[in-house]
Amino acid sequence: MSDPPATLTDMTDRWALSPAEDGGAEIVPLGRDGLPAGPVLREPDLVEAVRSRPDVARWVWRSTAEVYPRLLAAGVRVERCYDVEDAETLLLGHEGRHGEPRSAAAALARLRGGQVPPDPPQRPAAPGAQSPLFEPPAAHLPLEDLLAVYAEQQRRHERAEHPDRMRLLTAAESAGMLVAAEMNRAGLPWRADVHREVLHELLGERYAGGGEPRRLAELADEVSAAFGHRVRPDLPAEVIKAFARAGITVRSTRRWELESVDHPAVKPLLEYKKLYRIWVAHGWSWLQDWVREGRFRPEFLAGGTVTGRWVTHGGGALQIPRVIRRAVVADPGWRLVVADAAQLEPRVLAAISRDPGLMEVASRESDLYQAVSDRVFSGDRTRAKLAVLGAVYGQTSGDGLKNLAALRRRFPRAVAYVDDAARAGEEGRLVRTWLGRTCPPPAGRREDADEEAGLPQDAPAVPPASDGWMPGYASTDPRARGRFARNFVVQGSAADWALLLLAALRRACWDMAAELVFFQHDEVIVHCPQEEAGRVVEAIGQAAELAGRLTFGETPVRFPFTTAVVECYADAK
DNA sequence: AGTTCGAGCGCC
DNA sequence: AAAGGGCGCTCGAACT
Repeated sequence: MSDPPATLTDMTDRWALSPAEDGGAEIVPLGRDGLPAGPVLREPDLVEAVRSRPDVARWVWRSTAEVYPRLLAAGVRVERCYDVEDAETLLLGHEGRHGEPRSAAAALARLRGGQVPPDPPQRPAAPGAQSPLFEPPAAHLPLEDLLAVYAEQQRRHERAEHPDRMRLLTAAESAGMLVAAEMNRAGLPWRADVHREVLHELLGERYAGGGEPRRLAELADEVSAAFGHRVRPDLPAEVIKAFARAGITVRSTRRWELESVDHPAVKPLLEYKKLYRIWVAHGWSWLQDWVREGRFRPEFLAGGTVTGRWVTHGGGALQIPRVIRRAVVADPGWRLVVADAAQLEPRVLAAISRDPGLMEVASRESDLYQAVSDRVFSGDRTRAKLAVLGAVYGQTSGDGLKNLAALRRRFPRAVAYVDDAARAGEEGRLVRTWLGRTCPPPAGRREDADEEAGLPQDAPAVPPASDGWMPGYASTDPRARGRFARNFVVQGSAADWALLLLAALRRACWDMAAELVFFQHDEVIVHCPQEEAGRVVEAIGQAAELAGRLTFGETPVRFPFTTAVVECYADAK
């Protein structure tokens, strides 16, 4: 590719922008040092200020969510941006200061020594309603204040453990925010009529009054008949009691536990649970709530999780059941290019650990688990996959441990890499992805939190014995934290790579009609005219290799995609 | 009436 | 075969 590594972070043709309350903006060109290289201009119209400067390579602004939807609504795209508040979040994390307010106003107060304002409360996900595409306006931030925070952030990048990687991380996540805003606007092509067909096939007729559809009612009757009395299959407590009356002890009604139970109610019960799930989470009311004018419009949020994976708000966009994917259909004359990174996590582990054996295996485009099994497990691909995933997820029992030992003999550096991360997590030390995204320290480490909240000091902040079902990073159980940290370095570094992939793919599609419409961790969907599909496929392959080089440096590791050009998402696999 | 929580399961 | 990492979403039950 002609795209040299420097372009993602270089300092040329940068302008800063701060929206004014009247729809205008203050803007100023920046020099290579990041400082103003000219007078501040007061523009009456923010959109026109950007539209009339197509040569600006990067816009520095407080918040992409504040500015970019307005530009897109007016048909204006920008090449790159630098999102100051996103960078603040990443830099605070890297500095081990996760809990501190992340707003530009807070950053400014820290810089000037003023009172640091707390962050506004997170918007509660409005259930059943489309969340607004436009962020509620924050208090106006004068351009000179934005520039002061930006300049300080430049210095903080220099103090990072790997300044070049940290610069790449903030640049890449800003690019991700542009992609997310564009995907939010494009929406995923969705055929409501096909969706209804699928629902009818699976669930049968709907009855008036909003009760269960026919098939669910039948299955509920079968369950009751098998128990010999009325049992509502959607109430776990009732099901557990019914099994107890039949002389069978189950701890829960989870599928994997019921599967080993020998009772005539199990089969219809499991079928009920599967269909019930589709009915409540992706049924007719979902369609009503989330699909408009042939598009499903979830709100993608780049970097919404601790590991850097994206989240979505609305409609459970990252959990669309496979059967429902039949409703994702390209527009007439258009195609979906569905691309899935093959065995991404072990390839990432090879790249970050620099394990010679694993890099050699990952240097081929062919099935990585097969290659591992040929070397370690005499051709048993299933065992190889379990061993690798066990190493990444922190498996603690069962055959996985035996397989892990075999893996360790053959790929010692790779296993040592995740073992080291796990130990660091257990000991409460900071753990970072390859580019420098940093896992929060345990909750107990934030000593100042209680004082700020004014809690009585004699009350224990957290019951130490059991901390319920907290996520791993927040848990006070060292083993849970170890498992989290082990996974964090791999999953998070994969998320680093994915940001660079999206940025490269967006650039490659810049002059096409093709649109990125979906992204799910290691899978991307591009919606494009049929005649562009070949170019898009090519672009994905090149973007993947470029992302690998930019993220991890020169390694032999390849990042192949399995790509399908289809009219319907369900036909991709 | 509204909010929180646990259970369960969808995706990776 | 066994049940680990990250999420979002929905329900009913249990609370304020």
